[in-house]
Amino acid sequence: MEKLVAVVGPTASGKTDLAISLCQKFGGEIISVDSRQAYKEMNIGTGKMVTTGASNTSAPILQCVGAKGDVINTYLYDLALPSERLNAYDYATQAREKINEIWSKNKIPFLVGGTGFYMDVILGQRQLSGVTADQSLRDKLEGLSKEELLEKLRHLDPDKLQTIDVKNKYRLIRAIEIAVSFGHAELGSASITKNETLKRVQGDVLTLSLTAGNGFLYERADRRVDAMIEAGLVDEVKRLVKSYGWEAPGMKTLGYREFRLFFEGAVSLKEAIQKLKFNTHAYIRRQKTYFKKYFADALWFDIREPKFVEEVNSKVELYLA
RNA sequence: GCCAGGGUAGCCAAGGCGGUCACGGCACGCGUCUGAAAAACGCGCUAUCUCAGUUCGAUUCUGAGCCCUGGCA
Repeated sequence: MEKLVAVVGPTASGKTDLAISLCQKFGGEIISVDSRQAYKEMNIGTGKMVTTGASNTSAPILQCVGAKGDVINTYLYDLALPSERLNAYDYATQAREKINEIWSKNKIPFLVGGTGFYMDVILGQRQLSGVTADQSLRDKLEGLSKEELLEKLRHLDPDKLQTIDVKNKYRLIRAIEIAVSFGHAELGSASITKNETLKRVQGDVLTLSLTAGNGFLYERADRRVDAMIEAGLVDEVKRLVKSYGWEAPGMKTLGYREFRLFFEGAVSLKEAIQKLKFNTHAYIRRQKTYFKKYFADALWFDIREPKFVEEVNSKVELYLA
């Protein structure tokens, strides 16, 4: 059976560095599982650690560069423009292709990233409904109040009301979208189609989950934000706003949206940076919650443990033997 | 030193003609998640500067003290 290693963990837990050294050691290549690094031109704020490697083919190969200068082929960066919308299904489909490609080269795919939902879908731990997004329907529903959406859903799929988060507009809209696609609807949007759902990956999966105390992670994340500023994040944001505007899907990203008020003159740069740090903390918390629940079976490591890298190495070695 | 304003949770902050109180926001903590996921959403969070007075009852009224912020010297 083919083997695959997944590395998850919150922002600033050191996933990429760890993955690079593991790939170096065990002959792996990285598949990024990160909904934001998938955006072109968003480099500093999403923390891509890349260079463009030499390639004989037309498409350049992206490579992650580790602390020790190791360079590892990396896939699924730069999939879309900031103006485009990503979705878990398409992402997972492409990831599956890359997994197969890497296997066919007799290498080990390392899925690394902090977007837990995408990781779940790629691994097939979570089944999607098979109903594609219908942007025009969404736009239409967006204009309705939560109460009106609830009322619609009550008509279309009364059972769903039991389990849905009724205060969450996005969820309400999606539930209606699914119900509509199953045919019971005068809303009837013909554009909705269905896809296969992704089954569990055909392979043996080792999942490593990195963690640490909140305070420890916050400090590391804060330092990373400072480094991003140092590296020219503000200019990157300025450039992107000019090309795509604040409403572009990509610009909703942590590390970009926080600068809107600054550019509009409402807050100082210092305040914007502090806000970004706080939002990053909140994001770290959410990620930890997600991984705790949906990756409970993973091999967990506290990155503060002095021997954590050794332990990871021996676990992976054992697994690949 | 004088004048004015003010001290409400870790921070910012609303209010109350005295009723056993206490709006918000941020931070922080916890959680939800089935094609928007760095998104979206939910829950939680030990507060009225000190002392005295008036009163059945003070966070609110009175006095003193301490501290802070402006302005004048």
